[in-house]
Amino acid sequence: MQKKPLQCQFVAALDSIVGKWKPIILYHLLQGKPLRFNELRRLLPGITQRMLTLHLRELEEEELVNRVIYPQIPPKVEYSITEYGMSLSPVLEALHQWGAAHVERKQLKKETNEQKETD
Amino acid sequence: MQKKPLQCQFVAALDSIVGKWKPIILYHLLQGKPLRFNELRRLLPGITQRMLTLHLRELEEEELVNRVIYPQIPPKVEYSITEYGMSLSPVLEALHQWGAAHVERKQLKKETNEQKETD
DNA sequence: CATTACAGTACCTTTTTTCATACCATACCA
DNA sequence: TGGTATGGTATGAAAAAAGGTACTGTAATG
Repeated sequence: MQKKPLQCQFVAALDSIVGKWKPIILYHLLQGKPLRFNELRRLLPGITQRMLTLHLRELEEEELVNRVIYPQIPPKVEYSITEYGMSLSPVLEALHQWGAAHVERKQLKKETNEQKETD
Repeated sequence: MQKKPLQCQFVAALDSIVGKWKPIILYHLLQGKPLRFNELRRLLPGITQRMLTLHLRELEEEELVNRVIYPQIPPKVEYSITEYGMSLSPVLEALHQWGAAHVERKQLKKETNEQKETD
């Protein structure tokens, strides 16, 4: 029992989280407010409809995201974070913070290099 | 100033961390002990030399990992976490913990389903 | 003399992921 | 009557990531 103790946990976690847009989708939904398909699309400039659909389906399958269809015309579909999805909050928060620091660090380094060049 | 506030931070963070093997490599190196190329290889069953080399090079470029060559024969190359790399510790720890819970949850669900089938 | 260990590189193939378009049905608005 | 908004699907192409195999040079081991 308990084989592949380490990497599988990572792999399992990352499979659910990773994808070019998944963390950002989750981050937005973790704000609490359910979002419609096109609302999400506007929040993710550059994403195609196809990619958004695919990623949302995967997140739904992982039970991280709820999908509720309102039988209206024009259609209305709302996506929201599930209770289980909320358990990702600390992970994404940590990631987000580190990302911010990382960007800042890179920026600083770039500026330092530009300084050197003008010397 | 301060455009693309959210997703770029995520993307930047994930670019550094993501890759099929990077988180696991980092996790092992975060244990503190420097590891040789083949030591790492043994810790990552299934990885090819090529993939390990590529990922280590990328991590080195991001300054998350040190690469020290000892001019010996047979060669000895040690990889260790950098100080900057250590700042990833909380992120990976959160990820790792969530991954563990995630795997457990999946396991539980699978068992429940198998129960139903034998009823 | 052949094998193994070390830390890779080179080259090519396969798989996965992403992108770009076009298309669907319906309703509302001008 | 034509355009817009809604939430998608279908299809094929392109790009990115990963994998597979063979090969390098030196030294110690059997």
